[in-house]
Amino acid sequence: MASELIAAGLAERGEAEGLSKKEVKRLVNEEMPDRSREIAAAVADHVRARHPEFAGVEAANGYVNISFDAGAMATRLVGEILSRGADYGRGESRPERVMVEHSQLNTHKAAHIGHLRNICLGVSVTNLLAAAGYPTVPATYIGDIGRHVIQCLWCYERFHRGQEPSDILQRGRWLGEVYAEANRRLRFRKDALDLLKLLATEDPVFVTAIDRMLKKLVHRQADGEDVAYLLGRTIHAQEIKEDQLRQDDVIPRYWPIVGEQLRLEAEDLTPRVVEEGQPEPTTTPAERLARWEALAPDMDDWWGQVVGWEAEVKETFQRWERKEPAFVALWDETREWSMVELRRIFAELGAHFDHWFTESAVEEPGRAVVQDLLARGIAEVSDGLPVVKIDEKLGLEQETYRTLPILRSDGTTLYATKDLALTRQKYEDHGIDISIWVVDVRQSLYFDQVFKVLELAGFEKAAEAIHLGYEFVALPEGAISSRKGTAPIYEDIRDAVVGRARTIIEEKNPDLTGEARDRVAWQVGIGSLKYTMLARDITKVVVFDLDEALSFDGHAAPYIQYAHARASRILERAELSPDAILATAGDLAFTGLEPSELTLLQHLATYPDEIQRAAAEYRPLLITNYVYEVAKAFNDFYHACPVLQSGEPTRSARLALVAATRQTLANGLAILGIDAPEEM
RNA sequence: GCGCCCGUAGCUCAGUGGAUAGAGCGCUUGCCUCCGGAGUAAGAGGUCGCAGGUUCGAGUCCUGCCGGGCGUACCA
Repeated sequence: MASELIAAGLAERGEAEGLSKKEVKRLVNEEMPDRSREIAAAVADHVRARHPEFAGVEAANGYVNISFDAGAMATRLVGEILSRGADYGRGESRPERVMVEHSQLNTHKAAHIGHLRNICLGVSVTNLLAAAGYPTVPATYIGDIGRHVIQCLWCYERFHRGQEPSDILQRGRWLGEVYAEANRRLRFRKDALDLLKLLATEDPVFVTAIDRMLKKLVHRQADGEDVAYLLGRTIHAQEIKEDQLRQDDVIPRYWPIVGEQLRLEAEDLTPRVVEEGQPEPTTTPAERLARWEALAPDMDDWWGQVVGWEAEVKETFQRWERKEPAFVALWDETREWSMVELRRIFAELGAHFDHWFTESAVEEPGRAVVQDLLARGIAEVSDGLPVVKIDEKLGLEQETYRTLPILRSDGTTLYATKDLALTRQKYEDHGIDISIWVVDVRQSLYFDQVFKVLELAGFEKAAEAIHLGYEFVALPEGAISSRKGTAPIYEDIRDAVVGRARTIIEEKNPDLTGEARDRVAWQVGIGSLKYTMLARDITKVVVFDLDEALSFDGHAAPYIQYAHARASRILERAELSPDAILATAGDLAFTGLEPSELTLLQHLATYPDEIQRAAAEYRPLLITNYVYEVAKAFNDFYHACPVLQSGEPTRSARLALVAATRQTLANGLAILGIDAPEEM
């Protein structure tokens, strides 16, 4: 508005004549700040004259600030919060039923820190949508079949039959360990060759020592051509391929020689200078030695067996495909061991589901979808397996959706086989309008593919499917790998966090004991864990650091819980029931409000809007920020304004404000799935 | 190569096109005879990756670069 007025003014005065557009604009910009202030002042005068109901109208720096009668607003707001209680912030009912699929845990595999982010997000997004007014249908999708299950059961039958712990509660976790071992066995050759490749690429000392090492290898009757091959590959920093080796045990013979060299390098403490043009090493000599050592004990025994094991796993897969009764029975039994554990984890974290989908249940429907796609020419067999060449089908020039394999060449099912069927089922069998998948962002291309294939097959609803992709959880030392068994297990982290909370309670609140102390330790520990998972945008990678998770100071759940506990304590000491406070809410006298009271009231007032916005954006983060702001505003108020010692009518008004704050904090925390303790 | 994401204080992160860019951690200095100190007051700390553009106004939107992460046909 100001710019138009200024431009008009310039033209009127003839000052813009003969000037270029740019020069006019410069003149306009120069006048801008002053003009804005003038206009703001004029608007303020105008409003003040005509609207006496506003408590104040002021022009400031080009803005018009309008203030209201805070006391009246406060009475109305606090009354509304107290009367609506747990429903304060809840939006008007909406017609669309929303399914939220999340917490896709696997049986036969341990739940780790990475899964925790998914569960926390899924639970809070579900709560958020419900609070915004949508009927929600939470669902989970359990990975109870697939390669990981087959590998686990192969390893169990082959090496551990009858060794399972007698405690049924421990068996799920134990199975996860068996799975990790299966991976170590099956990946053994690859892990060894990967290390040799790494040494060739980033360890110049190792490469210079290659002649000496290979001379030793020759002494151990190694095949001449293999030695030459190793030499060439190492010098040129290339991958060693096992099918290029003539003598199958040449690597086991070579291994001790490699180890001697790595030990020498690890013991040499003189700092190494990276030469110009050489890649920066990603590992230290000690780490490289550790990787060698991890493989060394099993080298002689395992190396020769890996090929046979792989064949056994394939056969195990076929036993599943044939539905061999003994094998299916074993699957069923072990599956239940894991399910016991999964149900407990869900209960601990407050994840409830209306539907439990399982991969095993959609294998056959998935096969039917594949047959249908093949029959209709949407899918084709390429390189021996059914795929959908999506870009080609859509006539896209640029690679976009690429190609989706929908069944393995040996006829076993893939994740895609099952998701194709499940996606249809969700809409067709469960009467939902909106469907959300809470899954790691690394699978976004995959979901685009699945949805697009269904669209190609004429299933139009697939176009509206929402993949809520969040960034993954990494560790300070790098990516999580459940295959290597390096991922921190959920239960260990939980125990650490709850244990720490308990220690702090014992130190800070020795009066709290017994069952109450244990309960609060749980609420604070788990709450803190959830908060760290949620208080980061889903577009950001979380680097999980246990020390940080164990820190309960500052911007963290306990800060908010503490504010809630403080508020609870004040109300308790006032010896007024919630009903009694509510009864007074109609005629509270908020007079002479302190700045901290105003700030607190303003925060409380925005809660319903925060819910709507957070729900529209699927962002629990906004609620974590919000409850923190409220807790902060409450603490300011707490320090600035005495409640119990104040005289009437301030005392009653402030008590009601404390009650309203407590309610709002509890409601916000509930959306995050975090408990609000009365004491801590 | 192509696609997606990230880049804001020493570190970890907020920031809805709008006023002087904010928190926490860490560091420095204060506050418990007072409703619970898991708290609180203050201080130091910023070329919002770089360069253009749109706009009265850009950390925010657009384009191009730079740096990092992830994905990219029989893993899930």
